[in-house]
Amino acid sequence: MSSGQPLSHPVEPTLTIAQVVERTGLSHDTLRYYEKAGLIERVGRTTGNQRRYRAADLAWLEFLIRLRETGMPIADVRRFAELRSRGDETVPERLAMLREHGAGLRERIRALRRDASALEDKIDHYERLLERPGSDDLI
Amino acid sequence: MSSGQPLSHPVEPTLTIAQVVERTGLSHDTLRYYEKAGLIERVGRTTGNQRRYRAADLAWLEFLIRLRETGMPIADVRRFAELRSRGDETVPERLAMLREHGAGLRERIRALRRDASALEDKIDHYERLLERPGSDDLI
DNA sequence: GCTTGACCTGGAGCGCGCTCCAGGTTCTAC
DNA sequence: GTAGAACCTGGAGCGCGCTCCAGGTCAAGC
Repeated sequence: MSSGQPLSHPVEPTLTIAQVVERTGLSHDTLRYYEKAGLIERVGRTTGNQRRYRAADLAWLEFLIRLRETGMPIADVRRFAELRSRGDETVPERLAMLREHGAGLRERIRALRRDASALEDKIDHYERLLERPGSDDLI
Repeated sequence: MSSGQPLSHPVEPTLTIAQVVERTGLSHDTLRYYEKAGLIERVGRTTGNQRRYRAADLAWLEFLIRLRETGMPIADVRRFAELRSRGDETVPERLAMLREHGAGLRERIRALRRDASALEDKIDHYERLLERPGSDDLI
């Protein structure tokens, strides 16, 4: 129920896919899809070919989820993952990607806040309309 | 090039679809799609069956765009549009929709800000890695 | 009157990001 | 050793939100 076959000689605790599903909120299918799509390196297997996720896999997964949740497209995440797997000489390029993504994200947040306050105004408008109806019905 | 045939007796200025494209940033196809999909009531036509958008159409379009940009699905926008077309007795329901949408939006903004600052941390990490390389490579 | 560009319609197609399926293997508990 | 749950694979399917296309009609300038 807990760890399964170790993959390397000094026993490192690993997680089954079900446990990763539980921890990340991703589905089995999404996890397999991410692997197939190259967002995750091929994760280690037991002798019976079942996935065993290591702590490093989890850490990357969690970062990847953040990238996705902030709107980075699959293709870009894959690019980032490829850079990562090529080692330290790709750090500058990865940094550039993150900076660009961060800038876009901050911009989106600003836009959302503007929209949110416009929405509040509309809500206020509706509330006034409810209190004294029939006054105007612009929207 | 400017206004086209009026639709009602006291001449109200109207916009061609090209002018609406320019003002809203939506494409011709998207505008027609929104109409087909019921997000916009059938807009007035010239005798030659060409669309002419009135100020009220524009105002609704701009609000609709805000709803879409803040992530409201097409189906919900259609629902809202239907309520709108049923008149003032649907104001409470519309208000409820907007309040719920606003709450979700604020929650999303909060999450994005958390993610954005986690992203900054990761960027800092990469910057340190660039300054004194080889120290660690967790992500 | 003719040309050219803007506009119309219905319907097919597409990119994204999963999600589901069939058919098989493996693991766990008894 | 066996039942049942968990896992595997390749590939098809799907929901969303457009976007494109074919085959026309309409409008404005010369």
